[in-house]
Amino acid sequence: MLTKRQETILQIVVEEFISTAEPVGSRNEQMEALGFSSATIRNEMAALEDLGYLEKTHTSSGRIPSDMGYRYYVDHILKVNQPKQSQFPKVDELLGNYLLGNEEVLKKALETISDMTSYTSMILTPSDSRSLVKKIELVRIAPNEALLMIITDSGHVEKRKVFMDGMELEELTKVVSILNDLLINTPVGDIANKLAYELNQSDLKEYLQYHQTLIEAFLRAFRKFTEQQFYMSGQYNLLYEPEFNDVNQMRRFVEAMETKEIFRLIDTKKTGITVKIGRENTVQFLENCTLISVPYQIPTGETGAIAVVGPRRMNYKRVIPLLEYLAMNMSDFEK
Amino acid sequence: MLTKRQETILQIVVEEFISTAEPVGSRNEQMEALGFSSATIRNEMAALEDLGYLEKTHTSSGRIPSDMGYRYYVDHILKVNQPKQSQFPKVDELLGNYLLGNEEVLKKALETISDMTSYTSMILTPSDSRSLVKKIELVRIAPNEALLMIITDSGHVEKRKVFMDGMELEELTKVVSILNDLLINTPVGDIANKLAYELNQSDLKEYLQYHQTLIEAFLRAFRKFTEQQFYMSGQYNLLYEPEFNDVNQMRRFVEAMETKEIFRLIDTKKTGITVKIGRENTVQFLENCTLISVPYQIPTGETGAIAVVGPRRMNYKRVIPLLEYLAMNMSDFEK
DNA sequence: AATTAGCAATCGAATTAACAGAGTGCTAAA
DNA sequence: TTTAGCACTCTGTTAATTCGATTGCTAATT
Repeated sequence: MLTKRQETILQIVVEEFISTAEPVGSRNEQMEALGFSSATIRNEMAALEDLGYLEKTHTSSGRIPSDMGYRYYVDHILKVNQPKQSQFPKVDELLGNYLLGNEEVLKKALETISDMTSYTSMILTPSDSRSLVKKIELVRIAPNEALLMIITDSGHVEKRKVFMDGMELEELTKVVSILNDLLINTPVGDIANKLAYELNQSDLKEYLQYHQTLIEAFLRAFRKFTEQQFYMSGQYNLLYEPEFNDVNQMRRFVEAMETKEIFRLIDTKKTGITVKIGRENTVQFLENCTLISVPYQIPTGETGAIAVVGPRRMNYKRVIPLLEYLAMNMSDFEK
Repeated sequence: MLTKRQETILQIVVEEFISTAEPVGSRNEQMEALGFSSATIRNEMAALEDLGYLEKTHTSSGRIPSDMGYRYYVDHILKVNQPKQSQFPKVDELLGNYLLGNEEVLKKALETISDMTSYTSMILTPSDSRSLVKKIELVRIAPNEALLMIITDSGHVEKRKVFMDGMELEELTKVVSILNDLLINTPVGDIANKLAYELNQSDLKEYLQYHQTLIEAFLRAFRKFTEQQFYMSGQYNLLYEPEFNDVNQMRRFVEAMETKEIFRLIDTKKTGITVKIGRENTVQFLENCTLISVPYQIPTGETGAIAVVGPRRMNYKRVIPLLEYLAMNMSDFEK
């Protein structure tokens, strides 16, 4: 357990390093302000290093926080004040604005976050698989083509083109009408099973089997509903941080971002805020970064998450409350 | 006008530089293979430099091509063989594959191009404004919400959520039915005008004005059709080229890519292939790059374009035929 | 007239040396 | 327990040196 003084010193090292990106020495201004001599500070810093909270970049450099140091800072020093309502008016404004249609709300929200933090923000949307089918519709769009659409109560629409080689429109319409009767108000996630069942059991069997291609297009469209979407904003804000002053590291990072590898690291189940610092992320391209994520839930019970990636030397004080506030308020609004 | 020998020397400089990224000296292997002494080559190279086709990176370095040198190479040395049918089986396979639904075909095509070239590929889709409205539909998705959808003959669907505060569904349905009668088979691009006209003139005036919010949601959705979409793939392949070995240049480039600035530089009207080399692109972040673009046309007459960005030191011999082939075959397939 | 050999001159890139500056650890005194 | 003092360590920068690649030019050769 750290003494009060050690905590203070750790805090100074972390916060100084966050703001300057330079190792912090025992003669640092904030340290002097504590009222002890630099020698005392030196002793304490050496102790903190032995305990694993601080590191040196070389034998005679100042100290920087280790992953463990940041961890202690986040867990014990940052008193996470319960975010007050309307602490972030920009966010309120954003989430209040339903006019934008949902995908756009999300994108806007991301932009706001990355602007406010100057880090990278991401969202992993909940799967739409618990939404209910509200209508299946077929619209003829050309002499020989029709568009098959599926609409859910969440306002999500998927579509497929269907080519009617030889087949009559009335015929197809009939199939679609059967599908409607069968599937309305079924959760999208259950469709595949329900349909498979019907195709085996019911009187429709003969009839529907006859329309293989249509059914297939249909199922493929359904699969889309269950996919989680992800969006990012300010993807490359991080490149301006001094820890990315190396060409190869930059390449590795950009590459990882482009392949969206990072989304695999976000847990949408674990409730509450998750802070993964440096090597805690297990993947190499994030070893100098911190990933903060917060899950949120939509009325169907499906979960998504918002996340921010920044340098390990991130402004935790600002980012953590912001994310908590967001997650608190996101769950109000349906995807 | 260049002599035959000068052309050959220019060609060697360009192609050597393309493959090694190193300035080419007079003792270069390919040069020696010409059968002249290095002194002769030196004289010719000095002449080519005076004419503006070659440059030195410093007084005693080998030569690299100038923008003008690349230009001459592309215009006069590369004999652009008319691409033969089925020269690129991968592309054939791709464009033949209608199953994927259109947006996905495009994305796949882009991936293929960036894989084949290891540069960045982009597509700017044609506007959908000449497509005809095939149906306007309202689906209730919750007690108090409905989804307004517009479907065109190109298979494009736009949607908006509408909140029915107090309003009855039948009432809305009636409005939608009027809109349908009015607008079916109208090109999306003409909707705004047509509707404005009707709102002023017809008997519907009173009736429709009453439903302001619906009409607005509707018009906003329509505007979406006319927007061109753009997609990119392999955005950051270029970062691995040696010309991007500088952190700041990398940042500038990535930034420019993220803001999609680059799309403003693509002309979808000018027919045939366009090759913009280095400074010909007028924007600074492309001064070391070449942008090649080819427009294509969909049946409605609207035009889009495919483009590739690579280092100025790009493999023109491979990329140009590929793009020409693609554009030739794209116009077959509707957006 | 065209080509070539030969050579001094130029510049970059890599290596080494020298040095100031920032910071530490330790010892001994307060 | 704290502090003053000092030798020591390591970085980063600048300057000097060397090495190699390549050129431009002159004079000789074909």
